[in-house]
Amino acid sequence: MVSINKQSSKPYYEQLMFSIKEDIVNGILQSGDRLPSVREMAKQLTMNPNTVSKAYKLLEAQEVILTIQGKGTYIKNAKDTLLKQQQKEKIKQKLNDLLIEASYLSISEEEIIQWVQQNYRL
Amino acid sequence: MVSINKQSSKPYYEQLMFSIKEDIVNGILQSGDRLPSVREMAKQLTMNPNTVSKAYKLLEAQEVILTIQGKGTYIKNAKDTLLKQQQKEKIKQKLNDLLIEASYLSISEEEIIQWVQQNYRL
Amino acid sequence: MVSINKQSSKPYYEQLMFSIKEDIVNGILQSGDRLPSVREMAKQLTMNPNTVSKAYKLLEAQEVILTIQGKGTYIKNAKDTLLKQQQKEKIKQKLNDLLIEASYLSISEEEIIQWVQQNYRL
Amino acid sequence: MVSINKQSSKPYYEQLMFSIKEDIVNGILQSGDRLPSVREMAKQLTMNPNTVSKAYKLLEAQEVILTIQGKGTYIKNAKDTLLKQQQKEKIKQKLNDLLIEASYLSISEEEIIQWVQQNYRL
DNA sequence: GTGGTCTAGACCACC
DNA sequence: GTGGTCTAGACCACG
Repeated sequence: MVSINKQSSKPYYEQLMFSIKEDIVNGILQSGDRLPSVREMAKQLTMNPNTVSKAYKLLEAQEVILTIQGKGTYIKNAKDTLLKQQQKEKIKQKLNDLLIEASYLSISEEEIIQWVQQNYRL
Repeated sequence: MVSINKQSSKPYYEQLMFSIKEDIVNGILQSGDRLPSVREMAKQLTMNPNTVSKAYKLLEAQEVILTIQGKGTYIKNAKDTLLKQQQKEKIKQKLNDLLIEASYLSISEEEIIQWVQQNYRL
Repeated sequence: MVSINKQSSKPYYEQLMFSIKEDIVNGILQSGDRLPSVREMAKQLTMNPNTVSKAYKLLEAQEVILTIQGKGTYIKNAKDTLLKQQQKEKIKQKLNDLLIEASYLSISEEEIIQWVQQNYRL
Repeated sequence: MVSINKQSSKPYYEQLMFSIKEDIVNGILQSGDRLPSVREMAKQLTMNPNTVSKAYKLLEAQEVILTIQGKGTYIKNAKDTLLKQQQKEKIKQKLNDLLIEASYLSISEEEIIQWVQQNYRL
């Protein structure tokens, strides 16, 4: 399911992180599932193993996955840790920035809420 | 009103663009108002004129301001051009990305909508 | 008593070594006691015999256990050999590193000593 | 002041992180001070810029330093954030592991406390 | 086989 | 000049 858009301006490693989170939210990846190895994933996406490794490391720092030396990397339980609380705050800050941009473009509050309702998935 | 946070990890030119848009939304800057010159603005914010110039150029490309050679730069009318439509699409894409992140962190739809209602300003 | 946490990021062989030492300190294992064979231990812990073997070899190098070909492996007397002196030095170096980290985090000397007093077991 | 021991088994990037923290504790580096650029530091220590970059990134994640695109990296205030609280817990866990090792080697509680008192610096 | 560390060198964005 | 991203490829530790 994981895929990368090489035309995008977003860094590969960020796209990969995002894509994995998306799959978790959609239930495609579940707690305990094993991710493809760094090399395997790199092969699938035709990118450098170091870049995949970077994404995996960052996801581990975010407590999204767990990697065990010589064994592989696994999806973690989404427990509500302190770290996650901090990440929530960051999301809210980003949303706030978006709201400013939106109101400059005369996007109404109703339009945004409607958008949220149409695209929110859990 | 325009201000820059030199401690932030966000690039200066982006902060400046954002700050100007914010002032427009809040009515501090209005259509036809004259912005300080590049050099003047750079002096006020103690930053490099090149950086201010970059922000102005990008804002002009976004049709937010208008620069007239030898006269100065002015706030433009916020007409709903095709360009603005494209910018709207970008905002919506960003919002979509945020929603994935949010749902991964178990932030509910209601919580997001509530947040929008509390922080939206026009 | 010996147990391995397969979720831990620490290598299995290290966990096993640590666990055996812990049991010796707590008197669960005593000088002369026979350890399970490599294969038996591997079975109990559902891990690869090579990994158990590695742990045993390293413990033997540290003069913690003694392997007699065809007989089995036994807990050794904890004599204060030159080797143990070297290991002491390593511990002290590690403690020193911890102290730097601790003082960076503003953990007071008193707090550390209190911690040592609460958790030291012999 | 920063230095790396290429003979050590510890990764360079870890040694560098450690060395910088040590300098902060000793007052050699202070809040607001600018660190040598990635390339400059790499040159001084005759190591690869990527390795220095890795150390800087990790220190930034630990909120020890602040790096600004195109400007440089600076020592941060040592505020007592949630993150630091979590780091404290990790330190205490490591200390606990050391205590087990120590007691196996018959290092007495008094000896450890004495060692702490002699080597603690703030 | 797995991931972790390190190097060398390229290209880009920001100031 | 600064740091950020990405590639290619080497060597090591773990299971």
